[in-house]
Amino acid sequence: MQQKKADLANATIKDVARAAKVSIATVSRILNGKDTVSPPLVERVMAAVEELQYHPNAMARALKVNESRSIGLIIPDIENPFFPALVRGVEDAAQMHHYAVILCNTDSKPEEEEKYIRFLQSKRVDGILFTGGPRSERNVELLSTLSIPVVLLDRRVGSQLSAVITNNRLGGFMATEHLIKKGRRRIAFISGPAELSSVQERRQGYAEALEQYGLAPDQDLIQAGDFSFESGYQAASRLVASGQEFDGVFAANDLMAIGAIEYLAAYGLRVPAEIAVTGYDDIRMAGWYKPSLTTVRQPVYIMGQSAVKMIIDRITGENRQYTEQIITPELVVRESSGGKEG
Amino acid sequence: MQQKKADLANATIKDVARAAKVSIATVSRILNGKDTVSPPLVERVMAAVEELQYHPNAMARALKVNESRSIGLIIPDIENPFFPALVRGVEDAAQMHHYAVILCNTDSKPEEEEKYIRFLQSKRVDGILFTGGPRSERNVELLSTLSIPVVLLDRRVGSQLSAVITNNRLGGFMATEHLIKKGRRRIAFISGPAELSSVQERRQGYAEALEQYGLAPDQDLIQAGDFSFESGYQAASRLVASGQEFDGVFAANDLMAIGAIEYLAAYGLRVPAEIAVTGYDDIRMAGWYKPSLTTVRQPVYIMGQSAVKMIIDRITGENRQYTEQIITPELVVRESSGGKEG
DNA sequence: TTGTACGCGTTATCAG
DNA sequence: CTGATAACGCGTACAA
Repeated sequence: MQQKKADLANATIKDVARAAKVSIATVSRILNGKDTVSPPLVERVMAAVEELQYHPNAMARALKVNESRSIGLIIPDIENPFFPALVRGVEDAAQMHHYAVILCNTDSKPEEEEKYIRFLQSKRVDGILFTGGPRSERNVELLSTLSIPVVLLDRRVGSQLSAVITNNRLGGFMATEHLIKKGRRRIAFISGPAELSSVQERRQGYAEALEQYGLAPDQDLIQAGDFSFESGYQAASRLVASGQEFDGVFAANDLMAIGAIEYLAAYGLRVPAEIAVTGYDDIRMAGWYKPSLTTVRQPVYIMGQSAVKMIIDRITGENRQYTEQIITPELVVRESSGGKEG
Repeated sequence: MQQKKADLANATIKDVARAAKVSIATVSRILNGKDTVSPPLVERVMAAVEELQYHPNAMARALKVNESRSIGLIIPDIENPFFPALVRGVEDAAQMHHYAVILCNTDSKPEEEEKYIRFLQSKRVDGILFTGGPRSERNVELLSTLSIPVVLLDRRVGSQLSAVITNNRLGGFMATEHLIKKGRRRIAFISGPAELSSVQERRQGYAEALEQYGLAPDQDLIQAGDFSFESGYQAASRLVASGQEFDGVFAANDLMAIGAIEYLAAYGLRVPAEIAVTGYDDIRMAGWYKPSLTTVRQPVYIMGQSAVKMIIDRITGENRQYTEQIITPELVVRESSGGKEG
């Protein structure tokens, strides 16, 4: 009853060795292509592997060579339309290098972030890709104390951790400048969580554009949101309720832009005729929404890919230094800013 | 140089034992709360754990107890808006039980599916959640030969594998019946990949509704799509080009419904005035699209959760039998079918 | 070229 | 209640 466990359980290297009448060292060598082995033995071993449906136990290998061939991917929420493409970029690149990716959703809660970091540490992942929420400084610090490669995604946080980000200042500038060139003079900004570097930089670009074109900044035209559809809707309602005149809105992401447009439409203001709107991200829905959304496209899939390349370079030791990759965003002009008809 | 590796590398149970001046067995017992240990020892050990920032090596544990505490999640594409909520449901439930989820995107390619199955097998995941593409029978067979728990998601495939699905026949019936009740008589069906059980069942529900209300089925009103926006657009164009009269369209998913509406609008046909449209899934965009989409909601998040519960029951041996959980979908009436105004 | 034997970090069995 | 110690499956010096 103890022998011949063949069928159900997974075959081990020992089973293969026995079946091929060689030592386990030989099997290992053949499978890993290390030393050279005589053809006849290779043949016997390969036959046994096939026969027993042998698949090396990655856990055992991981323990031995001290690399799990897996990376952790921590994000706020896969249901946020910004992330699927990012995740896909990460997963594709990881799989190409035979790494598994462990997905973690934190809802931007610091406690969840920390929990996942510990979890991944226990799992001994070879690297962590981290997109933190607005209050993640402590966790970024925590990450930097770990002896494990980390790449920050879409966030720059004061530290010596590598990062893949887009040029948000430029993006904010382009969106605002576009509105100005469309003849808008009173441009509101619907912000995201103010703690995020990406948001700060977009706002900075917004301010720079106003200044460069001689437009007066106005604190009352800036409303905070949290990247959700709802918050965009609310921000627009506050803007309207405040009694401020405005003819343009730059929202820090597409979801809020859509939320804002929904409110404006419900209120009876026509977009873009009366109010021109631009978003940020270029999520898939942006092209299908009515009016289609003028926005700043971030090459999200590529960001995911790059982050993986970067972290694998760190893991394999090909580049141990701090690196920051800055990707350039692109303005996509559609209807919501009056772009297509104007 | 060989001692005191404390700082950089991860501390091991041995380090803790040494620091606390106890045996590793004692450390293990305390950490796992197995036997009872005297308070003073507990204290010393806990102090050492804290001091050394000890986190158990999950790989070693996995090797020993033969459970990796991870499950594989194989889906076609996280960028398809149907999946994020599903994935989120899976991830949340998995994390609650301390399982990691390894995400795999196959683009519905059988080769990719197989590659990932092998990959996960090597990783010795404790279970696999599988949503296959149209040509996945062979891979489902492969899965059933593995000695690892599997739960099929959103697909029923002739086999003895457990599954979590929705009642697609009912969903198809509800969507079609709704159109009929709205006064439509010539209702087209834009199908998904015909090999999928979900698609066959939706089509069956569509046919049953027609029959029950005494409407004649018409092969020419059925067009195949592949669940993509593009294919919905194309299907609508073929429908129009065929010269067939039709006043309603039931699309097998929301993306195709939106694609179809886009074509109809471009062609000059008004939705819902001239043609009423219903989709399927109730993706997030369905509520924001103009016209907002009447559709059949699938409780996707819950499906993901259920699948995890099911597979954990299998893993822990609480339920080794074949189980099929059928979730009931729900009709959501919005503008695209004329529901809101009429 | 091939085989023997040790150790990776755990858990669990068996003595004491 | 506590401590040696044998596995788990694999890779790799070292020996032959």
